[in-house]
Amino acid sequence: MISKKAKYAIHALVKLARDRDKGPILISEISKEGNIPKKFLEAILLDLKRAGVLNSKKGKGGGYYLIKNPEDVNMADVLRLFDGALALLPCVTYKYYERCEECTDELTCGIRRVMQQVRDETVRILKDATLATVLASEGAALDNI
Amino acid sequence: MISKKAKYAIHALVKLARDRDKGPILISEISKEGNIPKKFLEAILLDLKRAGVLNSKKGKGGGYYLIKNPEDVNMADVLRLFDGALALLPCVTYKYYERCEECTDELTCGIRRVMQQVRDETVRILKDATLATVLASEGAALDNI
DNA sequence: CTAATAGTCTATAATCTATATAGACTTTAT
DNA sequence: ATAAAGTCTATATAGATTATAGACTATTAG
Repeated sequence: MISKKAKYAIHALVKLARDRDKGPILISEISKEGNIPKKFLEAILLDLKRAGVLNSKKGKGGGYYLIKNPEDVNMADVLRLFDGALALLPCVTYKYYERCEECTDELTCGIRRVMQQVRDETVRILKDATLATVLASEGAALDNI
Repeated sequence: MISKKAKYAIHALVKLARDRDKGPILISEISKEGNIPKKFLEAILLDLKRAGVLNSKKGKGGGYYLIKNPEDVNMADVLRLFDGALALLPCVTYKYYERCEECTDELTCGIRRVMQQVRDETVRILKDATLATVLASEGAALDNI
């Protein structure tokens, strides 16, 4: 399971991508629309700003807005930003690598091999899932109702 | 990331599968070999016994042993037993389903669609990974050294 | 220039869960 | 009978997640 932080972040990003021609969006609007605790959301949006995904404007008429292209923001990066590694085991991660104490020989470890497959597929799918593709798939789904 | 509990469980199971013609294996042996805290391991093995994967024998010459065929014990089931759902979001799980507060319409939610793909692939790979296939892949890896 | 708006920062509270341990108890083989 | 080995109940601990409060800063409009 991903953290609520990551989930809130994704929902906020999708909204900001959807409304990106409406100028800055208020934290409170995102918070209300998504039932996301406002103060918690503030911290999340700040993280996304520091990561260079969003920018903000203070004062009246202010709010948050996307500064990356929706095609360039993918779920893998967002999840990594908030939850760290995507892999199921520390010995299969790239940036968060840690040897497993229980493992005698990493090279032959069959468990590792399986978890590596899972990671590879997960990363592939999440890299492909950008704000643009997510929005597009929502549009496509609406057409089928 | 999976919990240590689940990781310990998998390592213990792989060992028990590997040594399944050697009669009951001591908790302490599994614990030492895998650097797994003994008392913690006890609880894990009990869970696996209750789940019908292992059985145990008390007294001298006792220990734990596999009672399922190695082909019939897969990683998906083991992970579910210890960590619950495999999916990244509660709205994409089968047994642990919970609606997401942030989501306006689950049917069109693009985030959900992506997470469902990840879940499907994850489950597919983990279902295919049984104690038998894991052991076989270790053997194959050893041959290549 | 000032009042209202809206994001920023620091600190901390409240839960929750994962991990680990202790010790008394029960069963079994010899 | 005794030693070996798993079983059970309770609890400690630590760390992470989730959430909140309140003072501070920047911006806009009039």
